[in-house]
Amino acid sequence: MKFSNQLTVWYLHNKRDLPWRATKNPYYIWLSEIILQQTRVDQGMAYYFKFVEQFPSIFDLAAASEETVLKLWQGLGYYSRARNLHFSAKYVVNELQGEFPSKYKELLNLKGVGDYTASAIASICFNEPTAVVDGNVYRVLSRYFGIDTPINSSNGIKEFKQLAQALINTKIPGTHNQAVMEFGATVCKPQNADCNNCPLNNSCVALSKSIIKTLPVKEKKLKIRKRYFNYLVIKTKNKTTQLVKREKGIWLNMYQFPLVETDKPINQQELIEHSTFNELVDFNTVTIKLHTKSVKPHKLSHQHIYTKFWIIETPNSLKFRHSWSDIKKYPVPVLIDNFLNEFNYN
DNA sequence: GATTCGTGGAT
DNA sequence: TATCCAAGAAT
Repeated sequence: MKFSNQLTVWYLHNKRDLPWRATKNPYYIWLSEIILQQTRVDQGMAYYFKFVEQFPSIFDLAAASEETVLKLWQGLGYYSRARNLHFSAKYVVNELQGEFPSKYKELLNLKGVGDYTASAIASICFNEPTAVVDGNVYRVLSRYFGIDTPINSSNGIKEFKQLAQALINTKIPGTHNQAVMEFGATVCKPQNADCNNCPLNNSCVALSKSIIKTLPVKEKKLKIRKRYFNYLVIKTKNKTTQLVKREKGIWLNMYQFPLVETDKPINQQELIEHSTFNELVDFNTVTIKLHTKSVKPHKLSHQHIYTKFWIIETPNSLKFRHSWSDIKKYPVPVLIDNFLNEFNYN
């Protein structure tokens, strides 16, 4: 209880003034928690405001199209969050009469809500004593108690959840949970932990052993896949182009130009021999220009995508019906959006 | 249980 | 430049 009390006192004096801390409305807490999954407060803040403004209630969110939701989510990444958010909004409205689930176990039934998010909503909104375990909690607990169990091992996940649950203040679980996370985010940081100003620096195991920098322990390194994209940017006299919806993998249900993907970089000759190219246009009647001067990888967490944008002018206007002036209405990945911002169609 | 889902800031 | 990794979840 000492651990919780000290952090809670610290929290009440040092917490940041964040918009979602002014409410206990489960819809808003849910929204903020989804936005903040694997995302820094600084990055997610603008999106929280956008969503609250455009969808003031869960009914508004449920009534929107997935495309609208994805468009608003554009740029934030991990787009399954947006698709699941929208799906779950419809579920709550249509199956639960708009009444948001109020128990940890029920919250887990929502797509996109796992152990962390269910615990956060249940504790903050409904005072249920379920401990959150996010990246901050792993770090704080591993250091304070000197635990070197890998946080991404199945044993580590169990061990830290159990410990966090044992530490929770059942009177004020929501405040307790947020206190540990806020402390991890602003004091017990990944790098340059501010141990001099730490309210727990007289009882921290890792500090006493000078092993702060070795904790938490994480096993395995992720492998980066290299991919080579060639986007076919159709240009016509009627200022139209062609967009296609992605149907699997990354950026699911978002839009892009017709894609030729290869396992290594290709030149124009290799491009026009590709079936995707020939199904789209007749190479005898088009002019092709390589827009991309130097190919820099678009770096994702698990892949580096090397992309060439090919500008293809065709006399055939009828086949391509996406007006260029409407192109900003479609949800697109940052890779495409960056191109749209630098490319002059005229 | 390992992999795959984005993007951008910090170092 | 390379690496880490952020209020994780689904497959």
